[in-house]
Amino acid sequence: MNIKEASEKTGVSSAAIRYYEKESLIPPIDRTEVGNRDIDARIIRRIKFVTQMRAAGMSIENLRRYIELFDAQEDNTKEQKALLQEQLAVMEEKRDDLQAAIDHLNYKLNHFYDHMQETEEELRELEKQHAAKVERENNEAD
Amino acid sequence: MNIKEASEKTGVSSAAIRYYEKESLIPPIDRTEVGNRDIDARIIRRIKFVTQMRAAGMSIENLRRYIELFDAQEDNTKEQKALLQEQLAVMEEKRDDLQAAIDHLNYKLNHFYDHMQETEEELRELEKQHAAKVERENNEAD
DNA sequence: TTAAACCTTAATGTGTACTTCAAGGCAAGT
DNA sequence: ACTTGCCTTGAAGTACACATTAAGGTTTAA
Repeated sequence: MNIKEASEKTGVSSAAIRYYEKESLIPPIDRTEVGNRDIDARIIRRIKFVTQMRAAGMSIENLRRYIELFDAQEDNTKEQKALLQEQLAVMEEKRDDLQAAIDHLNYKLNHFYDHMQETEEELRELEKQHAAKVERENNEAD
Repeated sequence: MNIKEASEKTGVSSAAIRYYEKESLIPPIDRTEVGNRDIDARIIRRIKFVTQMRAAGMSIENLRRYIELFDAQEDNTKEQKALLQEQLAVMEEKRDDLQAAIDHLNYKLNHFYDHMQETEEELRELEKQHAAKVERENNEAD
């Protein structure tokens, strides 16, 4: 499969695929006799994984560190698990931040009748959310 | 309250607060006689709102459009509701993308024993997730 | 009165994650 | 022979969201 087909299959631009290879987010890609990239299912999977993590807000640099560790020959099981769990925690916090913002907008939508954007209700709601977050963080710290 | 105190109270840098004012994400801030910003609770609330939406991945430009519409005198109720709902949809999709990535990493963590990063199981898992997403999108289109 | 610690604006710099451009090669069709 | 359409690399350009710097003003405290 050439790079254009791979691009169509993954929804990632050809330039971005080259960029990912250069940045070692995906392994070195095999070449044909004339030097063109020949992309197989394994590379496609890796591109899709990169896409999914990028969509989740993981930076290129963190993604590279992450992948480097996983691709290394040595048995890094412990560090790998720790890294996975760290990344999971980051993503769960992001998800919760998103959910808080969603809740906020839903609150606005449900209290639309009173031209609400700076009402006391909203203030209390925001502070309630903040207090809840602080409490969650305190619980985590235990 | 001067800009430094506001910065400490919100966790947003002074430069960022000035930037937000310039970009009309927050209303024009009152000045003291000598021209320094004098920030009150209302502005603090607006800064916190901006922070929350930024954390949820909303761009400055969309946030400005959004806020402009809400601050306008005319009764834009319909457009405002539509805008709110649109933004909610975007954020819910983001949240779901994040959840998918979380699921993926959890899957990795749970199947750690077999050096899993490119197994057939993982491939099937990714495709399952993709199929589920496609189905969700089809349902939305109804 | 001089330094410290705030503040102002305007301009310029920075990091990220690509995209686009320039210059060229290869292979097929007309 | 030439256009079309793919590919290559390296360099330069772009958009976003600020951060930093420059040049200056005010207030307080030694």
